[in-house]
Order: sequence, then structure tokens, then C-alpha cells
Amino acid sequence: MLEDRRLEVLRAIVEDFVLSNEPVGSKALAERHGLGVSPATVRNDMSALEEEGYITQPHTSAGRIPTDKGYRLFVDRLSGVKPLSRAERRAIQSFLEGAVDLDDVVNRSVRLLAQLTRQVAVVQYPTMSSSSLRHIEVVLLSPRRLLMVIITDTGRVGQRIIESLTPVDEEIVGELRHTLNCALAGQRLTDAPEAVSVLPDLTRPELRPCVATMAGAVLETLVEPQEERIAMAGTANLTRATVDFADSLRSILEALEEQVVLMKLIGSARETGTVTVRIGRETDVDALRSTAVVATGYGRGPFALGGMGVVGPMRMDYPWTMATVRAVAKYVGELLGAD
Amino acid sequence: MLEDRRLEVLRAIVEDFVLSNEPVGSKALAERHGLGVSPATVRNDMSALEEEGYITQPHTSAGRIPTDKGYRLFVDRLSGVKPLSRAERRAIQSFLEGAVDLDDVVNRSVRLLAQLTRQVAVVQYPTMSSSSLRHIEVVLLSPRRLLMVIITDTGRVGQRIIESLTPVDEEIVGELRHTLNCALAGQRLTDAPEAVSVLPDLTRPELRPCVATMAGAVLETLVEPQEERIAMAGTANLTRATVDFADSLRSILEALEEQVVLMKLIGSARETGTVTVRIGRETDVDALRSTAVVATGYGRGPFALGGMGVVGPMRMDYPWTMATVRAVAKYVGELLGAD
DNA sequence: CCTGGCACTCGACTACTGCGAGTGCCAAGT
DNA sequence: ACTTGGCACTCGCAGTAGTCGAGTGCCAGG
Repeated sequence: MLEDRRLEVLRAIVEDFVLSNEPVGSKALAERHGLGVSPATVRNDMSALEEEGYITQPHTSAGRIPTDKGYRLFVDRLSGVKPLSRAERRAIQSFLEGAVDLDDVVNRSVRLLAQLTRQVAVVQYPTMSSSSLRHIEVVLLSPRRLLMVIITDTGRVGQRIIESLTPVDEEIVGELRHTLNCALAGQRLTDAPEAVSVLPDLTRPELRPCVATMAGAVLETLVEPQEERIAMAGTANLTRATVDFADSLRSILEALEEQVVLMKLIGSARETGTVTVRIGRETDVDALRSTAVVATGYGRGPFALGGMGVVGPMRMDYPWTMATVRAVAKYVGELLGAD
Repeated sequence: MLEDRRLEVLRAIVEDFVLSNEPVGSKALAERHGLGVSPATVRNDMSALEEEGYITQPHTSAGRIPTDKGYRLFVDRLSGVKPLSRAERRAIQSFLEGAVDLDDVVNRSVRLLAQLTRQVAVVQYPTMSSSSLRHIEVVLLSPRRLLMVIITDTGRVGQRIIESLTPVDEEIVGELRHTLNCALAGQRLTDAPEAVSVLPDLTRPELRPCVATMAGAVLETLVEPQEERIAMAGTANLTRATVDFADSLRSILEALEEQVVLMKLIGSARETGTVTVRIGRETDVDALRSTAVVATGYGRGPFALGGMGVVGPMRMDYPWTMATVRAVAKYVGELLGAD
């Protein structure tokens, strides 16, 4: 009972603060939320909540604002996930359905997400692993430089420039192309390493070094996880919330430009089947300590194709944001999955 | 003589202001630049310059700052292009040379440019036009959905998802692939339309609708200029110069997220053989009216592969920035050109 | 045409003050 | 054991006033 009311007070504080961005005081709170108790009582509860670290006051004699811990409790126990309105669902669908290729899908998604949530959106391109090789194309750029294009059955395309030690001509390229495709087409990416390892033996001796190089490149392209690309949109939305950030916009933008950082944030949410929220220091990125990340994986089943999410101020409408991220992820998943 | 000194005064104002970001007054100016005249004289010149619209004062009784027109004159007549130091050239080269594929080249370039100039860098991907078709690959994603991948000899890869009205199977896909490649491989993109138009006639009647769809898609992918992608980096650098922007960061970031806007800014510089500078309203983008854009094309000859450049505050070290942009473009051009 | 002198302007900075929202604590009420 | 109203206290914020100084425009003399 007592505990219950305290939680209710915390929820009220979070909700009010999210709306107003002003420290919320006992009086306004008691009035506006029909708690049925007096401000003084609320003050006591607030005192306790502060003791436990859920809220804090920016200055003596100001209202309270939630701490990381407070938001965390709110997300974990006090909020459901708001269902989206029919109109919103339809908007998502119609915005996404005109996409013509993978790039387009990803770009539209990331924009959509940014626009809907009014925050910075991040979408990871589908990863190559867990798909199989469809075709390898070799293009002669110059006598010593080859372009290799790798196509998988999920529509992902990888490309790579290879420097050859010896000059090659069109004829050799044709032979290489044939050899590579015979050996690798249809292989699952996970099985490719074996197929690659025997490749040189199938080749004319004089081509072996070249084939070996290319085989290595194939592997790298497929396995190398760093190659994973991401798209971002809505950075302008960060300025909307400047007040909320302890650090300057600067450091946040810098962090967001680091692919590695983003990959960790978004990628980690990918495997879990649900929407993940990381609040403040939970992001493990110092520059993002006054932000929150809402992310999830998209694509069917336990093997998600990739992750997507948004980065915004901790003072965020979590239920709504989580619902939106989830909805967009679902549609994108359906769109990319071989349905 | 008189004219000469006035220009000298303008140059001094621009140079001082770029360094200090503070309105520059007559006294400091006369002292620091060894003009050999008294502050009063400088004041007269300033008065004249202001009359002509090259400088302005933010408030009565403050120093002068250059106007758009002033910067323009400075760029056109008062500044050479600073040569880069040997160390800088080497840095560019070494940063770029490890690139493994097109994506990598573009990403590295844009980062490099952002880091060097400490501004927002933009690099346009090489465009498809003016190259020829190397190979078309068709991948079956699901019975009604095909992925078409188009590879050109410059290493550019285009992809596109095609919805088929009738279900297709692997056999048909093989046939399509063969037909398309026979008809189109080796064609210059500019000639492709004719080749495409006769395509359906070469096909089995029952495949014609499908082939027609794909042919259309090929054209769109090749011709469609909107498909052109760009990479951006260094948005964090905008915060460095917040003071310089009349508008909020917000609107600038928003403008920069509009592909179309960027394409116009960067793309237009592409054809001219030199480094182009657009100052303030010259950008023709309202949100960028307090910024300047320094851009150029990269890639050999009159047909540049793409454009690249930086966006920064008008208060920018133009000579240095222009030199840097030019140098990076040169290296990237060499890297991508079939040398 | 340049120069020194002079009065004037006006933004930036500092110090001070009063206001009021909000708190913590306490004694009384249920 | 909780809740409540009362009360003194704190402290950030906004508004006012005053000072300072960089910089200007103008003018008369070289």
C-alpha cells in the first residue's frame, strides 16, 4: 500500500517531467494526479524515493527529477507498451512499401523512425552471415586491380577491390569468375571457409596466387563483422533536447559517428527478441551518459537480420518510443524476410 | 593605391575575424597588420567598405565583420590557395590507401575530409552514368520477388527489388539472367535504352511481361539520378561553430539530411574542374544562409566521377580549406580512376 | 588625403534585490 | 503508524542600476 503509492508517485514524476521538462514539485503533483493525499505526504514519499536513489533534485528547493535508476524502474515496472493507433500503423506501412531495393528499405526505415520518434534513428544493414552465396562477379578495373562483388540470397551485396601482384587480362578474369562460382555458389556462408580452402588446388598453377588472394578476400568480406554498415537519420532532433544533455551535443554527435559504438548499442539488442532499453550509463558509452537507447532486432526468428533503434534524451516517452520502434522493426522484418 | 589599401584592409578584416571570431576594430587592425596608416585612416576605409557592402557592424560601436559579399571578394581576389605541407599530403595518402572497396574509399574519404578541415564533409558516390554495364545478376528472393544487381566497370553496384506479377522459379531466373546479360553486357549506359527497348522481342512470349518489367527497372536504376548516394561525416564539427550560425544548428542539420539539397550543392561543383566556393545565400538554401560550401569534383578529366566538399561556417579559412578539399579529391580521383 | 583629438554609443559585465516555488521538519489529528 | 497543515528556510531566477571600455563618426589641422 505504502510501497504502491510511492511507485505511483515515481510514475507521476516521470510522466510529468517527460512532458514538461521541469522539476516537479509536491504540490503540483498531488493536485494534478489525483493521488488523494496532501502535498506533505507526497513530500515524504519523495524524500524516501530520493533516499533510495530514484529521484534527485537539481538544486535545493527545486522539484525532483528522475535519475537513471528512476527511469529504469519506470520502464521495468511502471509502464506498459502503448499500442500504436491504426493511423500510425498505416503510415508506417505506406511509407515503407514503395521501397525498391535494400538500400531504399534501410534508408526509408531510418528516416521513418527518426520522423516518428522525433529522435535520432539508427538502422543496421542486414548482415551477411546466415545467408548463402548466390553469385560472385569479378570485374577488371585496371590490369592490376580487380573488383569482386558477392551476392547473397538475402539480397545483400558485398564488394571488394583486390590488388593483383601480376597483371591479369579479361580472359583470366573470366576463368577466375568461373572457378569461384563453381566452387562457392550455393554454399552457406558458414560453410564457405572449407570450400575456399580447397580452391587453389582446383586451379591452374599460374593462377593460384591470384585465386588465393581472392579466396582470402571472399572470406574477409563474408566474415568480417566490422564491415557491417549502418544508416542514421534525425540527428537534427538532438538539438530539440539540448537542455537535457549534460554533455555538449558535440560529444554525443561524435559518439554517434563512431560506427563501432553504434554497432555495440544496436547490435546487442539484435539477438534479444524484445525491445531493449538502455538508460544513461547503461549504454556503457561515456558520451551517451545522458541519453537513452531504445533498440530491437528485426527479421524473423531467433536470427535477426539486423538491429534498429533510436537514441534520445533520457527524458523520453518510453512506452510510446518502444511501441514505435517495435512496430517499425516488425514491418521491416516482414518486408525483408522471404515471406 | 587607395583601392589597394582598401582591399588590404578587407583582407586583414577577414583574416583577423576568421581567427578570432570577434568583430575587428580599426585600432587593433592598424597595429597588427602593419598597414602603415593610423586607425583613423583605417576607419575611413572601413566606412567606404561598409558603404559598398563588404563589411558590416553587428551593433553600433562594435568592430566590423565581413559580409557574404566581403568573403566572396576575399575568395575571388585576395587569397591564393595555400599549398599543403608534405606531412599533410602524406597523411592523406596513407589514410586512404588501405581502402578495400568502393564503400571503404568513400567512407574513408569523407572521414578524412571531416577530420582535416574540422568541418562537415560530404562525398558523393561515383555515379553510374558514363560507365558501361558489366554484368547483371538476378536473384530469386521469393517466388514473386526478384533482386537485380547491376555491376558496372567502374565498380559501382546498383541493386533493385522487383515484384513479379507471376510466380517465377529458378529456371526462369536463369533464363532471365542469360537474356539480360546477352543483350546488355558491355553496353554503355547511355546506349542501354535502345538495347533495352528491343529486349522483349528476343524473349519467349510468356516471359515478356517479366522481362519488360526488369528492363524498365534496369533503365530506372541506371538513369535515375536520385539514386545517387552520398556519405557525410563530421556533423559534430558544426557544434564547434555554433556562434557563427544565425539559424539554429537544427535547421542546418535538417538541410544536410536532405539528400536532394546536398546533391545540388555538391553535384554542381562536380563538373567544374576547380574548387567551387558558395558563400551564404549563394548556396540557394535558406537554412544554409550562414554557412559556406567548398566543393569540387573528383575523378579524371571532364567527366568527374562524383563530387565532394565540406560545409562550414562562413567564417572559415578558405585558402586552407580549398587546398585540403582539392588535395583529397585528387587522391581519391587517382584511387578510383583506372590508373 | 592622412591624422590626432574628442564626444558619443551601446553591449557586456557586475552587484544587488525581491519574489516565489519548493523543501524539511514538527506537532497535532485520525 | 500515517497523514496533514503550518512554518521557517533556501536558493535560483529575473529585473534594475551602474560602470567600463572598445569602437565609432566627425572635425579641424597638417
